[in-house]
Amino acid sequence: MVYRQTEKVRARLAARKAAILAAARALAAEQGLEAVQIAPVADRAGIAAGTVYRYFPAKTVLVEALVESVTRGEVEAIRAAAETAPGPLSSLSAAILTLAARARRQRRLIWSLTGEPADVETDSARLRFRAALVDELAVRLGPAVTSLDAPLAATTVLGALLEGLVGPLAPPVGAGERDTVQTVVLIALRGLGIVDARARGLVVQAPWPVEEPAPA
Amino acid sequence: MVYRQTEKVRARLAARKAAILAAARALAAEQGLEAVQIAPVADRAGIAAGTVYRYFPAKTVLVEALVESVTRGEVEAIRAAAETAPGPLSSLSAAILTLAARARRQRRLIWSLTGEPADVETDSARLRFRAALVDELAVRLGPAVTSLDAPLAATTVLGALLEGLVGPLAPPVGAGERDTVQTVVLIALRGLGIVDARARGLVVQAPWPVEEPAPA
DNA sequence: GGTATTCGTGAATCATGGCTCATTCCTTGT
DNA sequence: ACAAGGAATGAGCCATGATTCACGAATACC
Repeated sequence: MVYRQTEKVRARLAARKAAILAAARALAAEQGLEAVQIAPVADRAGIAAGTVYRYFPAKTVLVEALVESVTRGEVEAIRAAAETAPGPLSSLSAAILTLAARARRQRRLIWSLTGEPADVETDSARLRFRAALVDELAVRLGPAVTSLDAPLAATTVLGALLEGLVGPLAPPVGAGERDTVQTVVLIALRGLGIVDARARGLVVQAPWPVEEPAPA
Repeated sequence: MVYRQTEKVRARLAARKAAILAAARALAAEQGLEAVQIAPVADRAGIAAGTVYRYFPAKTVLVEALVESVTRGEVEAIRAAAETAPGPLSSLSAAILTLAARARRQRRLIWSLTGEPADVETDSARLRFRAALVDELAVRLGPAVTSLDAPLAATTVLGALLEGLVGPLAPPVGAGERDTVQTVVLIALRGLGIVDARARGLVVQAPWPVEEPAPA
């Protein structure tokens, strides 16, 4: 063998792969999953369309990678928030509030991965995303709320958050942002039987910043 | 002019148009909006593909008609249930319960019109469907719950119902059906601040049948 | 410099699915 | 029975967007 990948090349390839993924993410965040097409992605990453296929064997795989990357980010954020909290109730509140605030902040992206029209190929990846979020919620729900079926309740809450905050009928982002998030989270928590979370200081005074910036 | 449409022909044409719509609806209910394609619809209606275009100028229009038909049915059902109820609270409960039970019963169809992947062309029709449902809920929400922003709360509740009952993560239809609906509705009502609806007889003892059959 | 190997390219190919239209079949009214 | 349309047909046309591939450019090692 006369040719072996050197470190420099390996780094360049990795960077390019990351660039492709970043381009896909940017397009999804700006114009939805629909806009994640090979040509635009390649264009945005500064390469030719065919080159994309040297890094991802099919568009499906690219989208899956994108979804997984977002999933990882959100799940980690939820975990971090929940683990910081002192007890089961505040842990659950933290998880919900974190998800709500982050989803709101990445509205378009999250919507493109959950509610927006998309082709069937990418649907299983999207389903996994939702399932991952439900799982994270359900894990905190179990100890905190024993009177409800945790997976069902978690699914219901996820729907409430997504539709109320990132769906097309959710209020536009802008003034009163904090109130919007607060209202939806309040409905979710009350729905779970956590009454008057606000007065108990579980929500407003939480140490987990509501205005946390979106991840890279 | 030697030819003028006779009543018999007019009736046949109307029947055929209805057949096309029914075929589209059946396909959507069985396999989702994705499966509503000209060829299969025509096939199912027992006509040629080209014939569909004598009744609907474009596929978009066909889908819009389908969505509107479903919308009308659901909205009417909600209205009827809400109007039968004695007061604001029970009216709201009735609206939510009716929507929940019917959505559950037409699970695939409702999901195909709200959550499932679809092409962008048909998206505005789907959005109108959701908006119509939110409107119906918001109308009952206003008088019943003054402490919340009605549209936002209605949107949130719709999300909870859809995700908890008809989404891909909702429990499969089967045994415990009543419990599933009950749980999700309970979460929704509690979220709105209607505490312990069950004990107040607003839900279980309501005169609006939970097991109402799906419309034609 | 020479050569084996990998990388990048983008025009061409393919698949899908909506839509058109020349043709054929039916209705109508005389 | 027949002429004048309307209705139905379905084989192709067309647009979109993913995927391929033959070729030239880079890279690694001698």
